[in-house]
Amino acid sequence: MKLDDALRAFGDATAAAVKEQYPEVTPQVVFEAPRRPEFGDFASNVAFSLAKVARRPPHDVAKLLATEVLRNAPELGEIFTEIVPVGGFINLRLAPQIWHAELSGILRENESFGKTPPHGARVSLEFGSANPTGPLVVVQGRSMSIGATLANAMRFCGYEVFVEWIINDAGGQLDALGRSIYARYRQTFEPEFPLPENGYPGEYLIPIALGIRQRDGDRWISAPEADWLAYFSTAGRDELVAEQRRTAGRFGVEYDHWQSERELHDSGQVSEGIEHLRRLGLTYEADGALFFRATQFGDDKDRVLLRGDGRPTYFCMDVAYHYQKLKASDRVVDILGPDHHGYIERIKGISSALGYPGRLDVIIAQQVALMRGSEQIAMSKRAGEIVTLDDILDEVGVDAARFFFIMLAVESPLTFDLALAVEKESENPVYYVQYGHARIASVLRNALADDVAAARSASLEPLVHPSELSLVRRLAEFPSVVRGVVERLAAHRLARYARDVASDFHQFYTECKILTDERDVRLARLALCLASKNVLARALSLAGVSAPDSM
RNA sequence: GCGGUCGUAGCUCAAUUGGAUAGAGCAACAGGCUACGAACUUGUAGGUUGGGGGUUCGAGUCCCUCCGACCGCGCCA
Repeated sequence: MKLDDALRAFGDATAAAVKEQYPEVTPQVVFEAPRRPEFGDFASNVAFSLAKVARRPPHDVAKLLATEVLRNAPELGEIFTEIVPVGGFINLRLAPQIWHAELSGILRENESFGKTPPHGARVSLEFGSANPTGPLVVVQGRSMSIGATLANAMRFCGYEVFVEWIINDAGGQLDALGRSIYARYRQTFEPEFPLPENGYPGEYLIPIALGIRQRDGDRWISAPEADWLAYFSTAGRDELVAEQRRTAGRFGVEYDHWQSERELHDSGQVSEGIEHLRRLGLTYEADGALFFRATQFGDDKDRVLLRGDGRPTYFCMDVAYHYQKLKASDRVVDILGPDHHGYIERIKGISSALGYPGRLDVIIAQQVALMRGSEQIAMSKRAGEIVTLDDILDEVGVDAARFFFIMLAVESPLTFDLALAVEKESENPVYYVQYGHARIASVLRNALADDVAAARSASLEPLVHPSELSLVRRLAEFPSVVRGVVERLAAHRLARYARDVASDFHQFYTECKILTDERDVRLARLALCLASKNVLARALSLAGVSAPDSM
C-alpha cells in the first residue's frame, strides 16, 4: 500500500468515526508532519476542532476517535504501527513496508519523482530587472537566484512559466546615461572634459565611448546635443543590456523575454492601458494631469499617469505592462528591490482595477550586505566603488552564489560573506550538500556495477534501521517541499531541504555500512543511495547548483 | 508625522499561514575513523520569541500599545 492511500484510509476511517460520534459535523481530516520524531510520522489535529461541539477536552476526543477507528477498521493496525492520542493530537507511525513502497516508487519514477505533469496554468515571473545604466550588482543576484529557483520549481510543478525582464529605457535616466557616455567620448579628445551632474561616473562607460570614437571619429564633437543624445544613450543601453544578459546567462538564469519600456510606448500598449482604465472610469484629470484612482484600491494617494505636459510616468508604463501580463497569465509575480515596497499597493491596485484581483504577487527581496570575513565591503555607486555580480561570480563561483542567495527567506536582509562562500569547510552549507552528493557517488563507484544495477529492483525489506527509515521519510517529502516552494514563493525552503537530505544521508552513512557482505542488505542500501543521490541532484538543480560526483 | 517590513540561542537564520516540550547551522565544551570520502558524525550547554496587555482549548504567528532597526512617503525611475 502506498503512503497516500494509507493516510487516506486513515482519514476516511476517522471521518466516519466522527460522523458516528458527532453527526452534526463534517470534519476535515488533515495530516501534518510533527516537528519531533517521537510524535510519529504524521499527526492529525481533528480533535481540537471537535472539542467545542463535543464539550470535552481535545485529548478525550482524540482518545475516543483513535479507539473507534481501530474498532471499525482493525486492518489499519497493520499499516500503522502506532496510533496514539497525545494531548489532543492523534499521532501515527507507519509500518516500514509503507516506507519501502515509497522508496521503490521514488526509484521507479527516478528523475520525474515529485514532478507534476503540465496542466496549462501560466505564470509570469519578473525579477532581476535593473536600469540599463550599469553592470548588475549583488541585489540583482539575489533577485535572480530566488526568481530562477521559483521558475524552476514552478515548471517542475507543471506550470507554464514566462520569465521576464523589463528594460527601463524610457526615462530621464537614459538621457543621463547618454550624456555620461558623451562626456567619456569627449574625454578621449580633451581629458579635462567634465562629467555631467547626476550622471554615471563609473569607468565601465569608457569602453563604450571608445567604441563610438572608433566608429565615428570626431564627428560628434561640435554637434549639438539634440543630434547626439539619442544616439549615445541608445548605444549605451544596447551595450549595457547585452552585458547584463551575459551576466545573467553566466549566472545560469535564462529569460524568455526582455521587454523594452520604449517599445511599450512605441507599440501603443501604454495608450491602450490608459484607455482601458479610462473606460473603467478609474481616471480623472486634475491640474492638467491624468490621475489613477489608486485610493480606491488601498493606496494612500491617487497616482499620476500622464504628467501636465502629457508625458506618461513610469507608473503609467507599468500599468500597461502589467495589463499585458495579467491578460496573458493566470498568476503574475514580481520580485522587486527593497526600495520599492511603497510601490506594492499601487501595483496591486492595478491588478484589482484591471479586473484581476488576487492574481498579482509582489515579493520584496531585501537588501544584501557584503562581507569578506569580518571586513565589511562598502558599496558606493557615487564613488564608483561598485562590486558587480561578475566580481562575485569570479570570487565565489556560481554554485556558492546561487545557494547563498536563496538560503534565507526573501524578507530577511542577507549578509553575504564572500570568505565563507569559498570556504571548503564544514561551515559552508554549499559544500556540505555537494559533499553529500559526491560521497554517494563515491560509494556507488566502489560498489560492483552488477550490484548497482540489481539494487533498482532489489527487495527493500532489509531497511529497518532508524537512520534508514528517516532518510526514506525525508526523500518522500520532496514533492510537497517543491509544492510549498511554489505556493508560498519561498525558495529558501529548497536550500533548507537539500541540507536536511544531506544531513540524513550522512547520518545513515555513519551508522550503516553500505557495502556489507550480506548481499540483500547491501542491495537495499545501494537502492537507498540511488534514491538519495537522485533527490539531492534534483533539489540542487532546481536551485541552479551543480551536483558533482567528486570534488 | 503617515505607511511598510522586521525584532527568535553568543552569531546567522528556520518554524508547513493558530498546534505539541520554539528547531537547524556556526562558535564553545566532551566523544567517534583496522567502515565505502572525518569536507562526516554523536552528545552537552545555550531561550521570558524586544517589553506589556488582549483574543482562545492553544500565540513566535492574529489584535492593541510602547521600545528599537531598516525602508518608503515625486507630475523620479
